[in-house]
This record gives sequence, C-alpha cells and structure tokens, in this order.
Amino acid sequence: MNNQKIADIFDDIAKILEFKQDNIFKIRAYQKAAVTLRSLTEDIAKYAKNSSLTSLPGIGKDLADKINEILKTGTLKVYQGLKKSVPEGLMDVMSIPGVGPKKAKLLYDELKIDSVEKLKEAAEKHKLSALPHLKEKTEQNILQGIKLLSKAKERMLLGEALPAAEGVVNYLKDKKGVEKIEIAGSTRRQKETIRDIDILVASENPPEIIKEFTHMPHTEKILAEGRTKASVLTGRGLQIDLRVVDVESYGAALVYFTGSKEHNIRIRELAIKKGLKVNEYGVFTAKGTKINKKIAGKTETEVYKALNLEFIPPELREDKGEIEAALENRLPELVKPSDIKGDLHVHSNYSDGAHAIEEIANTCRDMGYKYVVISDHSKSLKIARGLSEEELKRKNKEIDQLNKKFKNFKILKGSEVDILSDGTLDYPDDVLKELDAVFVSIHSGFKQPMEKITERILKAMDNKYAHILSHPTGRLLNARDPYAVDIDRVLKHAKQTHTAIEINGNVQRLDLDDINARAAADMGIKLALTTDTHRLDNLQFMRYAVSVARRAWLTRKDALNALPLQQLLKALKK
DNA sequence: GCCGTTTTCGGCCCGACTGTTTTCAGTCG
Repeated sequence: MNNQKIADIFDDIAKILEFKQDNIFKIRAYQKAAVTLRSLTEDIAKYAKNSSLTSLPGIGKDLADKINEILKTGTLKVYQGLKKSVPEGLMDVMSIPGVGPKKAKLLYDELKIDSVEKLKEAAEKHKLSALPHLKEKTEQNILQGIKLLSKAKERMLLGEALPAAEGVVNYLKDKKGVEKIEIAGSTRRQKETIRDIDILVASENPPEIIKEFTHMPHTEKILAEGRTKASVLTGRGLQIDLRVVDVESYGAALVYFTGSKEHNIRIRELAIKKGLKVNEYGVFTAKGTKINKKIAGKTETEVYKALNLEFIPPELREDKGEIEAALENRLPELVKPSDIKGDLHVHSNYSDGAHAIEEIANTCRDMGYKYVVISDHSKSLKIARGLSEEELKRKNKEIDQLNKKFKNFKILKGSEVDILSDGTLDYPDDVLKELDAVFVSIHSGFKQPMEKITERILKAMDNKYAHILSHPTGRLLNARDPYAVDIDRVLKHAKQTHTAIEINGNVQRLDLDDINARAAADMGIKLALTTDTHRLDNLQFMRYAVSVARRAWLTRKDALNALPLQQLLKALKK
C-alpha cells in the first residue's frame, strides 16, 4: 500500500531530523503529513494523478513533490541521503523512553554509541556517568527503559485496555478525596489499540490521591511521582498515568487529557485566534503572554462552548473534521449501545460455538435485544465444524420450533458462508434462500494477490443471497495482517449490489476499521454491528463494534441492526 | 515544511516531572 509506505518514510525522515536537531516545526510537518496519509481511504496515487495532493491537510508543494517522486521511483533521494548520514541503530536508541535526540547525540558523540546493545553495555559499566549532565540515576533509568522497550513493543488491544482501566477506576473511585474520576486518553476515544492508560481525578487533595494510586496492588514500579501527576507500571508491563486537578479545572483537564494531541492543538489554535488561551486548567482571556480572566473549565461542555463549539464526543476527537462540524453545529448524533436491537453474528454449538441456540436466545432476550441471527459456519470450513446442508436444515427446523416459545423476540436463520477460491459460495442458492441473513466471508487463500482476493469478494457480493460481507479484511490485531484486498473497490461494489458490510466487534478483529467504515457510511452502505460470538460472554463485544462505529461517525441510521425486526428483514433483501 | 477573514513572512499548543543543577534543559504526552 502506497499510503502506508510513504507515511513510514516521512516518519523516518522526521526521526532523523529530530536527531539532527533540525527545525522542530519542519519535523512536525513531516509527522503531520504521515498522519494524513494513514487516515486516507483512497490510494494516494489517485490524488497524485489528478494533481490534488496539496488539497490534503499538511501537504504543501514540497511534500507533494516528494510523494510524486516516491510514486514514480519507489524511493526518495533526500531520504536515502539522510539515512546514510546517521547510523541506523541510533533511531532505536532514541526510541528508549527517556532518551531523546539530545541524549542520543551526546552518547554518540562522546562514546560512539550507535546501538541499543552498546548503550546497555556502557550503562552497565557505568561509562555514562563520566559524561556531563549524566549521573548514576540516568544510567539506571536508561537500563530500565531498555527493559521496557523489549517488553512493551506492541500496543494493547482496546478489549484489554478498557477493562484494565475500568479496574483502576473502580479501585480508586471510593477512596477519600476522590470527587470525580474518569478514564481519559486513547482509551476514552476508543482507539483500537492503546499504548498506555490515562486516568483523571478531581480532588482537593492531589498528593493524597497520588499516594493511593502509586500504592495500588497493581503497581509494580513507580515511573514518576509528582504533586499532581504520576505514572506506574503494572506487573503485566502496562503503563498507567494519573493526573489530579481541582474540580474547577476538571472539564479542561479532561479535554486536554483525552486528546488526541492533534485535536488539542487545533483547539488551542482556535482559542488563540479568538484572543483566548486554553490549557488543562481552563479557558482564559489573554493578551500576549498575559493571562487574564478564566471563563470556562469546570465541564467539557463549558470549555467547548467558550470556543463556540458543540460538545464533541471523545470518539471523534482526532482532528478529522470534527472541529469544523462542531463550529457549524452539524456533528452527527452517534449510534449508541442502546440503539442496537439485536446481534447478527452468533455461532451456536451446531458449529464451533459453545452454547445451544435456546441458551443464546434467552441471553440475548435478557439483554433487551429483539432478535438474534444464528450464523454458523458453512460446510467447507471443517476446522470450525461447518454445517452440511442436512445439518443446516435440521438447525432451521429447531429455530422454527424455538420461535414458538418466544414472544417479542425472534431467532433468525443465518449462516457465515465461505467465499470459495473461485468466488462462489459454499451453499447453493436454493439452500441460501431459506435463510434470513447470509454473511459471506473469506477463510482460506489469505496469501492470494490483491486482484484475486478482491475479485473473489466482488463475485460473492453479486450473489443475490449474500446479504452482509463479514470481516472484510481478515486482520487479527497484533497477530495477522489484513489480506491484500482493494477495499475501495469492495465498497463501491457493495454499494452497487446493496450488500451490507460488517463491523466485527471481536476485540482482535474490529474489522471493518473506523476509517473504512466511515468511508462506507459516506457512500450510503449499511453497516452490521456484530460480535462474532462463540461463547456467551462474547456478546459483550457489541460495545467494541459500537466504538468503531462511533469513531466512524455512524448514526443510528447507518447501523443495520438498529432497525426493528421487520425493517431489518426488508433491508437485507437485495 | 505548512499556512493564511492578522495572508507570502513569521508564526507554529502547552505544561509537568526528572535529573541535574541552584535556574534549567530534556523529555514526555
């Protein structure tokens, strides 16, 4: 993928320039351009082709030229030159927590350290403390940082981070002096992966709260402990940051601590233009560097209002158009968990699920759902005990029987049907037509080239009984890359064939992702928010499907399973 | 290197904590 490759090059350049202590704003420009590239749903080559590169945020004439050069030649002369000018290992040295460009340069200039290994050795032999401004404490911190680096290379899944963060909040919330407490940071924004957990507390006695926090049973090591701010490391290598402010500043601190960084920068720029100043303590009238009166800060709504903005839901705070929309009062009313009327993707013990259909149905009804689709695997997927046509018939019959027991709740007949290697489906049409909801998905041939996989999916969507495309990219977060699929073509074809697309809420999948789900909804494609449940507790994954949907700016109208039963059945028909 | 209802130059978000110092630079988020 061009976008990812070019973004990586720009990030690399930024890192090298950082080491060279080049202009910080130039460095930021490269980083911003990389962020822009990663958030695009279309191939950057399309923008290059119709000369619209500079219409993208953060891409000016110079970077547009560089993008064109990469697209044309596969590389960038300036980048090659920069890479040669700096030993490769230095970039790794700079990624150690606590080591930035200045320390890396000092270490390189004085001790010829150009790799993490050499740094480790030098620190262990106490060679660092011979240098100016470095003493034993720094040596220890660097060794600790190296340990952390090898431990925490991967970002944590939202499905791991959110429960962990909720655990900390539950532990602290009843402690003396805690007036308000909330999860902040990327966990609150519901990003699919999380680096560390941020918690905000309002209290009149910050040091007391800091002490409670650093003495939690989860704490393995205290990384920092100040008057209003502390960081700890848990046994599992998870970093948790706590910030404590007074109640009057809580809203401003929550905005600041929730981020994203890009959103905060835009908010603060907007304030400056209005002659205001925003920090984590509030919104202030300001003249030059002089701060005058505080005009907001207690609640987030108040802070946004002071800048003439509607309240912006945390999931949208990525500087992807939410500030412009909030200025014009046109933020979407995001889909919420209570809008969801049923789960569409649940496996029973007919295939690889753990529970009987009746048990699943009872649980779903008790959750307040109006329907559930039992969508077991099809015959070819032997590893998941896919159903033969006879078994499927037997299952359908059982569903008919069970439905007589339920009032105001319906079990729907479904299947997750394999897309075979030639793009045909794993059941014939006369079997498919007996089903209420047919998911189609790829479970084989992941390594095929993009053209082939894409054609398979397009062909599958041509089938009039293929209602929903399931986990469209096949990725497993931190475990398996998406297969090569031209998602842009898939979305266009989904629109043409009236095929819905799944947002699979399984914490390892979250597939479709937020960026592409937003593109799909913009095209008018319906999204199915599902859990891909195999055990009853998996039904809770719906919260993550909703999280992706909210990050994708989806409203209730975009979600297939926010529809009442009859309308759902109608909407599924092609 | 980008950007512009303060527009082609001169800005570019803002503050806490640490380790090393005696007032601050470096790093981080």
